[in-house]
Amino acid sequence: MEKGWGLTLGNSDPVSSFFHNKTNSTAGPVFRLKQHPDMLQFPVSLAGSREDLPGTSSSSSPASDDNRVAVDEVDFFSNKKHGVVDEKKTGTVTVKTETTSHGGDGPSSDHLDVNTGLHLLTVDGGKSSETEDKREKNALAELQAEFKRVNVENQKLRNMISHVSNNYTALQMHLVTLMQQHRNREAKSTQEHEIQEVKSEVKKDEVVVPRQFMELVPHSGTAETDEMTHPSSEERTRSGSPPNNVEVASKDSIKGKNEISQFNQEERDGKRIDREESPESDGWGPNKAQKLNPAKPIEQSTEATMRKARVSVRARSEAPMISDGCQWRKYGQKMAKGNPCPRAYYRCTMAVGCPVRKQVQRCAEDRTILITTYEGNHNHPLPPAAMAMASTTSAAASMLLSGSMPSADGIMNPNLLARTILPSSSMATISASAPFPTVTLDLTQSPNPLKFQRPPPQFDGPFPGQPQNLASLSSPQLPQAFGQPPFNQSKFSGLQLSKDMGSSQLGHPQLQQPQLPTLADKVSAATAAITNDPSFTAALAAAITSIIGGAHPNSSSNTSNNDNK
DNA sequence: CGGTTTTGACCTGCGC
DNA sequence: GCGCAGGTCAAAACCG
Repeated sequence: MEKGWGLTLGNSDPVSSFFHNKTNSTAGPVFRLKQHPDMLQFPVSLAGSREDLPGTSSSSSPASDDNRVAVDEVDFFSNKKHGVVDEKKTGTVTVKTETTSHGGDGPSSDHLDVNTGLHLLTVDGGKSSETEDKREKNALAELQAEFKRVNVENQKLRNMISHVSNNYTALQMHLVTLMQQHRNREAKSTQEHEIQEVKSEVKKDEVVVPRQFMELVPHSGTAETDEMTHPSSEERTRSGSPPNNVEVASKDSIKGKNEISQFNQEERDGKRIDREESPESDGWGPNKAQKLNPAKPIEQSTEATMRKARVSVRARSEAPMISDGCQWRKYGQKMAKGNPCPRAYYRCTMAVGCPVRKQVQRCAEDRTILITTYEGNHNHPLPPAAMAMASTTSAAASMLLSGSMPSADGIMNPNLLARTILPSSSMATISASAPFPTVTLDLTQSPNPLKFQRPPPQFDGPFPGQPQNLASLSSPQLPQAFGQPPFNQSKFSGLQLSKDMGSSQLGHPQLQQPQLPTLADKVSAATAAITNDPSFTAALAAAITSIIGGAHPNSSSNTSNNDNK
């Protein structure tokens, strides 16, 4: 899991590259690091580094030092004798010790560096090449350990950030929705009834919406609202706002949070969930998983909830099934009424308990159109190829869950959704009439790749400025957050192929060919473009700030969850 | 031999 | 309560 994240995350790259440099040319880079400890100084990293780094923490840590040293140098052991003492001291102090050691033992002095390397080496750096080398090596070992720590911390932070971003997005959507509904309600009520009645209705509506929202953002500390919203349990289930599920999708990483937050929802869901859950430990997992894994009610319920949100992708493809970078196992086929083409049911087999399922069916009207419907979030890392699609799908689902539900009646701001999900010309529509809230992405219309760069400023809602933020946030977050572990990604198998690739990819279900600009690629481009959106950056910064501040209960919960993992 | 696909039966929800 | 449709299960067949 973590690996996946690392890859996904932007940080990882710089880190890795940085690391490589060190290894290649030990001396130069290493010293730099020491000189500029700030680079690594995230609060997190510091804490982590100390814990892990034997030298820094304990004066008597010869053993720990040995471990590190082992990587490159045998000599260290002998040398370290002295070093131990120095290590206790801070970087500045160490410098002094080093000099002393030089006088006494000569070569041995170098070893002390293990700890000192972090801060002091810079001072002494120039004196002896041998010492420097050793120091560098030690420093490398330390840096590596630190990097690991930092990476772990980064992952945690990212998870938190993603979660916060999702919550933020959901909130914005809800706000917009509420505003709209509010207006609509007032207008209607005015016409139909007296002013008083109208007011009461408005209140009701408000209550309902927030509730959904709350569900969506259970962790976000919106609990207060939650209480208020509870009144109508029926609407929740009905409207199918199992909200977050999709967002949570990023589940893998975020799983814990979702589980907790969604726990309540699950209880509401009722029969269907029970049925699935009771037999299955993981809920949606394949039979094997079900049998093997004893039930964890929370997780199950969460997944079940998640299932409800669906993302349907319409794409032209000659192939029987679109490859989306995931592995699927067909578990059923059924003739659907009104469609001569059978509907196939697939489960994700990339992970044992992966709850993601998809349905594949050809459009009765136009059999060249392949309709792929994704349900649930992946609980495992996805291949890069699948990420783009997954993130897009997740965004669509999150939008659906967070914003569309309130107006269960019909389509809500399709334009917004379309822009959010696919900045390209693709059509995105929401269907609340279906048993489960469903977002349909119509990729049968040739998208304009060029349009990806940025969604137009226009917005249907009351707040012209915000929607974009939402849009920008929604898609990017998912990819980051989920890197994989989270869950969501799976949703999109279908997008990619459309015309060009369809048949060719069949043979290689998992691999997506970078050669042709597939929809997935386009989606990726769109995601990248969105990420660049200043509003998104600002939101992200705010989220990070809040997280670092440690204010949010949510963040804390997230962190804890991550830690557990 | 293990994994996947096929396919009929079963279960559930919904509308009448 | 009944029938229909959607969705899932699971044994058998198939494939590499």
